[in-house]
Amino acid sequence: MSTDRIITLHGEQELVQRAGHLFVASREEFLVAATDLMTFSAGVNAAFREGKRPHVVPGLTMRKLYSRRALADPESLRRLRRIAASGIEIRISDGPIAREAIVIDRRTAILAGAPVRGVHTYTVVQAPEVVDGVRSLFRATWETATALADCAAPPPPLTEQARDTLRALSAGHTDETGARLLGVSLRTYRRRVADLMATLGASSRFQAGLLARDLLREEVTPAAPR
Amino acid sequence: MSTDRIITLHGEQELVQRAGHLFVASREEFLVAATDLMTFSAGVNAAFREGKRPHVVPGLTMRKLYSRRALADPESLRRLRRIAASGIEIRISDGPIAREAIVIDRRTAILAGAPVRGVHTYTVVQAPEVVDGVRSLFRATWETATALADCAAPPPPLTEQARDTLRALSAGHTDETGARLLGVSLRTYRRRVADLMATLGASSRFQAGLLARDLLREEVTPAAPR
DNA sequence: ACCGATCTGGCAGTTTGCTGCCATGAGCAC
DNA sequence: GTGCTCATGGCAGCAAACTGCCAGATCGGT
Repeated sequence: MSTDRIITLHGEQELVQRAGHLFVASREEFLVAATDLMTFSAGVNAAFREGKRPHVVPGLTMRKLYSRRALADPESLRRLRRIAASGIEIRISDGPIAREAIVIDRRTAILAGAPVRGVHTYTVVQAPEVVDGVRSLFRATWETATALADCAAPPPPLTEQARDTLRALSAGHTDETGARLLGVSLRTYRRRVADLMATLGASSRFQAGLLARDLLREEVTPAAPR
Repeated sequence: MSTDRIITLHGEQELVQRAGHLFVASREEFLVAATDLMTFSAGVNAAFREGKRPHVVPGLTMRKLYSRRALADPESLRRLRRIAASGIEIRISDGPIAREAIVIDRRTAILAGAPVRGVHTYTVVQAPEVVDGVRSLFRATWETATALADCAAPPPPLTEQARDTLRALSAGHTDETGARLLGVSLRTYRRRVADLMATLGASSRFQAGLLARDLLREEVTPAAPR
């Protein structure tokens, strides 16, 4: 194995700067396996936040695999839901994540390295036998993992008020019209919209629509066991 | 059959005024069978538009069954998609709709009557044998019908630009942030958002999020034949 | 090269959405 | 009865979103 095909990056910023272009260039497959949303995954988050992330192209498979630690708290779950609603497939593995990694287009693997002086390291490998091994491990774990929708606790049922609000929003009405239809003042309607968005964990109305759609779908067709 | 259990309503306004409360009170099941989105269904639309429609409660089944005529033009399809995205199950029957009707809570059937002097009539029936018959017919046709997502022509694939826009919106960013991430001006970003919304057929960002979620879902898991 | 179509970006005016503030009323417990 | 909590509605200030307009840049065809 040629050593010039292995690079070690120190810290998230170096990851972003030296591997971010790989993220952007990804066209077939972008896989992430991480224990939770914070540690290894923080490197991916940092890159994404700076716009270094795959274009959403037809044919690109984007999958994220986490351990149950990712469901540890409500905010993490809300984040996972937001990620899922934006079109990324998410599964949760019952066991630990044996190898935290990012696999890009079947050609590059970025592995979690040992922290050096408290700084995360990332090992970038392009040796086919390593990449294939990591990818196979991902696939095997993926196949036994459970879709997020099937293993996360269902969100608390919406109140009737929230549902009426959801319905008015779903119809594409302005707030003024929605308020009138529900027979409340504009201020009250907007207060309820804000409450619904907080419940959904959304920071924009578009995102709220994405999340709400998942919710509606779960009610019409409750999740079946995998 | 007692005649006082049959009422004939003339025109949509009378439907709204004298049967609208039944729509609102519906708690278990609200079924509509119509040939297309315009003729018989126009009465339901009018009631809904005036706020006379079922509350969105858990346990309420809302289903709409149409013939293929409902897919006749792109705008009808866009409307169907909006309806579906708001949580109503929609199926398309290959055959004609034998009996255009609304069935409410298994107790009331509203049937399409013959037009009188060009005015739609609606026959409201609460005789159990009639209601059961209409409902059975609905169910039988529903079982052989195809889910909207499975029979409508898939929407044209989004351009890469539209996808990037979708992704920024999905992340819940403000327009300013979205524009920066995509490397375009705010004006251009907003122009693209407006284009995406036109493509989706949405009149608000929330609604666009609902519709976009269906789109994303169709790409990750393409429709299987029923 | 020129020309036309299209896209971009800056700016401005407008509409819609967001939220704090405050007064009021309703409901509930004591 | 009183006091507290919570929800509502009106208002105001602000942010975010919407879109027209116009000038300039870009692209493709001849």
